[in-house]
Amino acid sequence: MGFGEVNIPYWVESNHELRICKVTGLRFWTRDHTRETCGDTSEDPYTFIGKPIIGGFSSRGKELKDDMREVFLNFFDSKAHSRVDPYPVIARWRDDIHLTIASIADFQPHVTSGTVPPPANPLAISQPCIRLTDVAAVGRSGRHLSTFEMMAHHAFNRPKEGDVVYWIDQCVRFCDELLVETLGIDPTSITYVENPWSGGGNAGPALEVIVGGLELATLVFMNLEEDEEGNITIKGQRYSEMELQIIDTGYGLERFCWAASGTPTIYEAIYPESIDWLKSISGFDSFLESLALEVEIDTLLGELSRLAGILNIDVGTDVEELYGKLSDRLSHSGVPISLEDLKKVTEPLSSIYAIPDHMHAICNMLGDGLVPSNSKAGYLVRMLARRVCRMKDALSIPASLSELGSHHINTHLEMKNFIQSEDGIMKILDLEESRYHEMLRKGRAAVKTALKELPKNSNQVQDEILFRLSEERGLNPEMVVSIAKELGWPNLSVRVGFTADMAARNALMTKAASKERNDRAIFNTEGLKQTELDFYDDTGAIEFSSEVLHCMPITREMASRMTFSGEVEAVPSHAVVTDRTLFYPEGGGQLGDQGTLHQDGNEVLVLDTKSQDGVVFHLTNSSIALGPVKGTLNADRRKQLMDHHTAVHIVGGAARKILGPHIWQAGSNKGARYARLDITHHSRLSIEEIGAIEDVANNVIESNPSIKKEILNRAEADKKYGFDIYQGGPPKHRKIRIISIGEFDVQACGGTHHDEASRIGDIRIVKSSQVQDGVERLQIVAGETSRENSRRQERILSEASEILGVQSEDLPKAVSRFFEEWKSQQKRIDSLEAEIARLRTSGDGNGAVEVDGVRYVVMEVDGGMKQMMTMLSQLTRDSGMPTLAVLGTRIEGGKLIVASTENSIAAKRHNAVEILNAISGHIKGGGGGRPTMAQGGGTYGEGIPEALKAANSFLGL
RNA sequence: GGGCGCUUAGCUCAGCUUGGAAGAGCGCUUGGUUUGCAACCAAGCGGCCGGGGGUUCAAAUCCCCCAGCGUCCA
Repeated sequence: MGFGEVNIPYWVESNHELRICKVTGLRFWTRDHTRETCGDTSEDPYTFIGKPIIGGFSSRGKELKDDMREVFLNFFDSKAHSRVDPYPVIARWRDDIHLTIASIADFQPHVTSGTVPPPANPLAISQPCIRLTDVAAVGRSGRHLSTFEMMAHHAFNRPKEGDVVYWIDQCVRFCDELLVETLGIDPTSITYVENPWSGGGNAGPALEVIVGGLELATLVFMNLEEDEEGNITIKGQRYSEMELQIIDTGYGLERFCWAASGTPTIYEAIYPESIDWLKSISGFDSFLESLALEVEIDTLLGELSRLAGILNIDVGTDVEELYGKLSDRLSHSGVPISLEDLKKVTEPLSSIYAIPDHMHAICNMLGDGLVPSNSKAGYLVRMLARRVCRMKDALSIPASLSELGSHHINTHLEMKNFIQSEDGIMKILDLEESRYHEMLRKGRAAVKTALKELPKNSNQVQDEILFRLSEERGLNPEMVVSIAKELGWPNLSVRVGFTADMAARNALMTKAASKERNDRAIFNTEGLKQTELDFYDDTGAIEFSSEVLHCMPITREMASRMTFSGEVEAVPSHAVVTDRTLFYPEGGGQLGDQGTLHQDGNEVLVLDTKSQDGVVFHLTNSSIALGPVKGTLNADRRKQLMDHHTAVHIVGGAARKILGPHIWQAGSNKGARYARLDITHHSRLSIEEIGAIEDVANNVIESNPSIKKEILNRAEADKKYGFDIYQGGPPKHRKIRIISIGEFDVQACGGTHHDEASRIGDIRIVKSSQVQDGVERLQIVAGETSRENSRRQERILSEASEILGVQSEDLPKAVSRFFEEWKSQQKRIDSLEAEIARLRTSGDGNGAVEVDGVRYVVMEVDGGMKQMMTMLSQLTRDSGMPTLAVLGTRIEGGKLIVASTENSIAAKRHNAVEILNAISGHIKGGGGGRPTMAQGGGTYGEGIPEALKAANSFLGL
């Protein structure tokens, strides 16, 4: 039997027959013994438009989704599956993806790798998912969604241990029973297509479940993993059977709803109220009437949806090209419509369809507490928000982004599933919309500048200009063209194929960037025993006895791959591994401990501590012998690190209390001098907000809650505390250490913490800065560093006020007075110098000589460059008196200027650059400029008289 | 995480490619003209060209670092 072939008893029992698809060549199972195609090919049009293949559902929209979801989950309730609540759409428990893209993503990698047991087995779930790879097709294809719910039943089997819940045969029986018995689908219309799945290091057989031309579900049987020694070979890659074999299914809730309603597009099945509303406020229906089309709009849409489903719409797809194809196909199918009219109808319509979909994704993401940003997941929600803004502007929809959001939440969502408040979501949407408009406003100026050189009658722009405007200003080519039309380039259009080229260019850049990464291990830990970590038991202990097991030199190459914080004073020479240790290795943002290791007669400094694969490496300044050793921590430093670490937890909790539930830790760093906490927030923090956070934090310390540390396994921890505990990043171990500061804050954390909050003393937030859009960095000092910080501030103030001779309260006033005075005196000096220049250059005292109608002025002046310039303009700006001036000053190594009156005989007769070059040698310098104005300087100011003499003789005076 | 861009007058922005006298529009002040809703004419005021270093005789302009802001991709 070949890989991916599914031969199960159920096929025979239920009268399924194996056939080969004449289009795709794939194997498929069907009860229809005349069927020739597998169901999902260009020859399989949708059969359910206008005549639903799932009966008994009269509702639409949210109600239909709720009903359909309940039918699915009820069915699996009855089949002994446990219902599991959906996970957030932001995949915070993973560091490889930002968004939850499938139900199985909830269990990756911890459950699927076998380290953590599943929350239930078997289980059923309906998981909201977001996928943005096909976002360009949403609204156009009739079936693409950026956000959907994946209904699923999962089972986790360990066949080698005799622990099997169910496998392929039972899985297919469940699926078939659900479709035929529960949903009443005609059994002969169902096909099960064998299309084995492989990717991400795993593989297994899979069945696509297709009804009426629509893929309703996929059943994946993941049982193989990549293994060089494996005995199964697929496409040249060797695989072996996995310990844990997983039933991974996916049933598209929205597709079931579509099949049950038979609407022309999937959007009308799930967002009917929004579509009606948008059509009405954008005036779409009256616009449609004004077109006076010959075809029925629903017929057109059904046909369009049928065709669009077959055409492949990708990210880089060119809209123009697509329209051409569509128009052709439509006339073949007996729906004649001009390309022009087709565009006029589908362009606004595709936006009306896409807006509710995008709003659904946006609200779900924001509801999960995501903050829009210019990177990571925050960028994805911003991108969607901007797409909506663009579409709604194009449609002239008279509603704000937040109004769209409010309508969507009321119609399609339930706030109870959200962390973020409705007010919070509205505020963020308003902010995003104003940022979008700001971008557009700035974009206008950018377009104007970029197109300055382009003739007004051009119809094309250079690709490079469009690339740059898109990347630097966020203006996509269509926006550039529409702005350009307003600014006076009426014929401009985007080159056909440009969009595809841009996508290809981005793909290339991404590929190049992804090649760079390689996080190789630094130490060779093979054969090394994991170190006993004693620092958790008694956080006050500072001395310990142990045994040196290894001492290895740190090569230059190893050192270059390690990163040391600024608190590590020298590059360590040796790495020492002991049996057990009190030294905390750098991790979770907390820097490594420092201290000493001593044996009789020998003491070495521990400059830093790091760990790898559970082995702790004390990085020392010299070698140490194997055998017994005593270690002593730098206790002050450790106390400070603990102050800072506990303080960071408290400040994080305080920020969430003051600013809202979207506050999430985006990173942190705890050193001995200060700590940093990066939090997600949509706006810059005001002084008042920082003060309020600081107050809450200090009140917590004052109330002195005890700090509880407990070890839970992953499933327990998830269940008891939810995902909010993973502030420090996705958990990597089976066991989770939980730090609870009273009732105030709970986090998973491996750092060292006080047992009582009051040990910290006090907390000050000394600085806030923006790390990236949507992420604020708080610089925190606690305990001793807090006091030190105050002392330093006071010292700076007193030094500054001493210099000015004022009280420190009066500093701002005094400084601004001094600054104002300095400015006005600068002005006064400038005008006095100008006056001097006027005096020197007027009258006869300037040694001017007139030859053949040209006045020659060659003289040395006392001022600087600026003053010379002023004199020069006095001398050469008067076109009634053609002048050639050569001025020199001895300051700054000597400066020379040669200039003539523009457009005069003086300019015709002499070249300023030539004269300058002839004389600048006398001050050991050079220079240059234009024929009427040259300046230069040198390093020998005393040569100025010689240089001017040379000028006189050069000019023959 | 990887790029790219911007920061110049109170505001909105040119100038930077190729170094050589700091610019425009709006606003403001004054004067003139005018009984009209973003009026007109003239003159004037207003600049550490984000900060720090470097290259150069000379830097808003070229190079490096820092800060603030924006934007694209994953």
